[in-house]
Amino acid sequence: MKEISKRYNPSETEPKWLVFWEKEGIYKFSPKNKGDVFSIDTPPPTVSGKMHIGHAYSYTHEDFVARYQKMRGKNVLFPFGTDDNGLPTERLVEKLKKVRASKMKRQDFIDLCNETLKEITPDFVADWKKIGMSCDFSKIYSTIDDNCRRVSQKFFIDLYKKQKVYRQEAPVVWCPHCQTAIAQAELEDKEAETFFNDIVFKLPNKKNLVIATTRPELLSSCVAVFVHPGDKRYKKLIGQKAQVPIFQNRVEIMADKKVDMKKGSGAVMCCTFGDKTDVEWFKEYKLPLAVSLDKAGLMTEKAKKYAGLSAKDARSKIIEDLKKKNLLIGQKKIAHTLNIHERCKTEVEILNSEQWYVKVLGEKKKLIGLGEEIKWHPEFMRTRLENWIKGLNWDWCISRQRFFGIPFPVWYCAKCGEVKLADEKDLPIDPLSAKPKGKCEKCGGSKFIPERDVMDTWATSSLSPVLALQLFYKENDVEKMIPMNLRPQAHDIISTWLFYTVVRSNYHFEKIPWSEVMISGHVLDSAGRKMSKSLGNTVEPQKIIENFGADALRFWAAGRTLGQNINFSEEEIQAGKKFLTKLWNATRFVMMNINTRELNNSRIGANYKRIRANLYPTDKWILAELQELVATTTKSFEKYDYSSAKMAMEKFFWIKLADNYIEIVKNRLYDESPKNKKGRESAQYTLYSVLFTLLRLLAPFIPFATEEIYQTFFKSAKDAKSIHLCGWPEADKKLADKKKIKAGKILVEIVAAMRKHKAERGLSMKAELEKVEISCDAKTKIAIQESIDDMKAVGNIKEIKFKKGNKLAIKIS
RNA sequence: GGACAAUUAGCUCAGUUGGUUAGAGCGCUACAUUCACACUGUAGAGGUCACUGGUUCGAGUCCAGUAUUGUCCACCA
Repeated sequence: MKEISKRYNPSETEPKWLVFWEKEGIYKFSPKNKGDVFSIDTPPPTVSGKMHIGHAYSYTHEDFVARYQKMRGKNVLFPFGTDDNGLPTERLVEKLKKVRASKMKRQDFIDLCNETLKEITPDFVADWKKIGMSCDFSKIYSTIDDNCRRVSQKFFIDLYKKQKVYRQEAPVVWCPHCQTAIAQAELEDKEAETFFNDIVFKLPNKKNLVIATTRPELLSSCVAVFVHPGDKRYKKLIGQKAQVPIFQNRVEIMADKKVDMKKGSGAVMCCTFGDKTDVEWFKEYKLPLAVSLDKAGLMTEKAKKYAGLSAKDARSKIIEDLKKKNLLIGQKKIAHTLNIHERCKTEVEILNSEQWYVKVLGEKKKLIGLGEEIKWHPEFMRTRLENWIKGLNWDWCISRQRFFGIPFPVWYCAKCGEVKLADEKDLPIDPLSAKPKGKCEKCGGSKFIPERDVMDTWATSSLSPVLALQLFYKENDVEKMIPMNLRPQAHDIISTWLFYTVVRSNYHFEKIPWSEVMISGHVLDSAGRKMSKSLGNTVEPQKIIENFGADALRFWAAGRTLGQNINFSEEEIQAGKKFLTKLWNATRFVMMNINTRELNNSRIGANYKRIRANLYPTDKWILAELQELVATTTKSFEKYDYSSAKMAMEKFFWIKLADNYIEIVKNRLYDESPKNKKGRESAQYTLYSVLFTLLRLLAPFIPFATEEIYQTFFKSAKDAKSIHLCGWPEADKKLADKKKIKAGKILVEIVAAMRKHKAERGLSMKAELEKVEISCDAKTKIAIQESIDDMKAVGNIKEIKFKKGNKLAIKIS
């Protein structure tokens, strides 16, 4: 026989119920299950070895919604997948296996990536199970698996056929460290100090033209000098040629309004390419291309004697040489912001290269409109998407000069360069090992060159609705299921994952991908700073679960309104654990008094006959409060406002139920005399049904503890096999009673007054009171007189007297 | 420079459409108690709701402006 512990022990119960849920298939999804489908486009986490606290925060929010909808009777599609291709995975494998992809054979590296993923993915996914995610883990997608490769390639071909994707040689943002093109969304800012150098260009009349630049190493790719058309200093020079120092070539002086007259000397060199403005001028004025940096960030032959140097070394060397020739006439220290690659923190360059792009610039208006069709939680997050779209400068570059990713299903005709697409039947394919069928459709050539580039990881994860739906639906049925109901995610990837998914859905299906989105905030440290390894302020959710349990972690995560960041606080998690213990003990107490059986009976409440008794007025009060709780929490959940649902439940349970109602009816529960039979039965029925209702309301937040309590105390052979299959409580209109709630309030006020009286005098709470005099109006008197016996009992009061009065007043002697 | 958000008790935060005395948790102080729970109970101290104006019978809540903080974007010659 098992003793029922005074403490709730999560480390014992949580693993037990994880196994149970999986074995019983509690969260299994099938399109044939009962209920309307509620589909969630779960974010596939990037495989990184371990789940971090930010994941735990954001994913539990999704799980609250999924569990709530399931209890409401919806057929919840809550899939799971991992994002494990592209640069992030390459970098992880390089780190774990201490290799450099660029120094290995392509296929060897790809094999190593696949092997490593096989090793680490199971443990990684286990972390998601441990926090209590109610996903159907029986089918999981991985963005590098065969089906995802096939889907990704298929939809690439769809884009190509719809002329929404194109290949072009053009300036593109380039990471010299990763040696690949990257997208605008992958940039980060970095503050840096540098010098503004005043450099002399000679004019034909031997006079000096001073230009100011932070990047003298790009002198060799200077193709023009620009001045403002209204700048009186330079007006006469427009159209003339200036001589580039050191390299001696002559470039035209041109006028453009983009030049800031006040900045530097008011004359600026245009290098192909130093920055975005250079690119714009290059295009607008059809300037020549002069490449002085290569793909690894080293100077090219164009830089003559500086060739082979890194950009940084070339800069100092050129400055030195300019000084010697007296062509550097000033240096000013300035702070400015550089763009760096978010994955490796390297300063990016702009290079001319051939890349695949998805068209977005021409679709801005349409995309903003789609953003408006989606319902956002919280509303203000929509503005972030809108601002991002408005500020876009480049089409979406999806090709990466990397190895571990999904290949483009494309060859090029060796003769004419025409694109040759793979046959849809043959997908997934790798053009490096497969051969295309047939001849070039343009020139009839039969020799083809395979595309070596792979797609960016977002090019696949932006298809997540399709990838998720395909786990459970036939390919032809997928489109019918779009829009999905909900996309939950954190706010940092609105400009990537959210945006790209909208782009793809627009092109492939001409509709929004989901009808609603729910955006979570971030976890900061206890001082409100970002968590980072370098600050040493990170928190491991695995340790929190070990020490406090997943339920306590989830309860903490429910405590902040949607979209807000949360500061990590161990005290708050502790508070969650206290709540579980309190809930456990309250149930233990109730069950002890419901059934005369010994407490070592492991299913004590299961024998309780659930017959509605004739309810006492005090009992009607707490039941009325409960109906209100059901109504408000339901409303909150419908708005994804789980934090106010949590607060309402906490307040109800701790203050109304435990501190007041239970204390008030204790005496009725203890008294087993025949005279009290009805009073006892009424209290028993009330407590049983209040707790069972509350348990179901709490189940989305604390799925383990509620399951343990349900299985230990409530479940009989006839009942559902899990609390999570018990359904969401409905508010009972017959029990909702505003008058009783008002009376209850006064009841609590009277109890508080008595407690205060005793506390002030240092008396025991059990101390006897001679007389309590209540002044109130006639209506109030009727309302509270009903509960007079309960009142007397809880306060140990000999006599209660009523007096007429307009305002409620309590006199104690 | 632009957009968005935040500013309420010592700390972390709630506060629905304007409506009596602004709430909770943690922390603090005093007391109680082994009768579900010390991971407890009761009581107490603690607030000019960032600031300045305005609308209103009435503003933490609505409007305008200011300040501070955070996030994203722009700037990068």
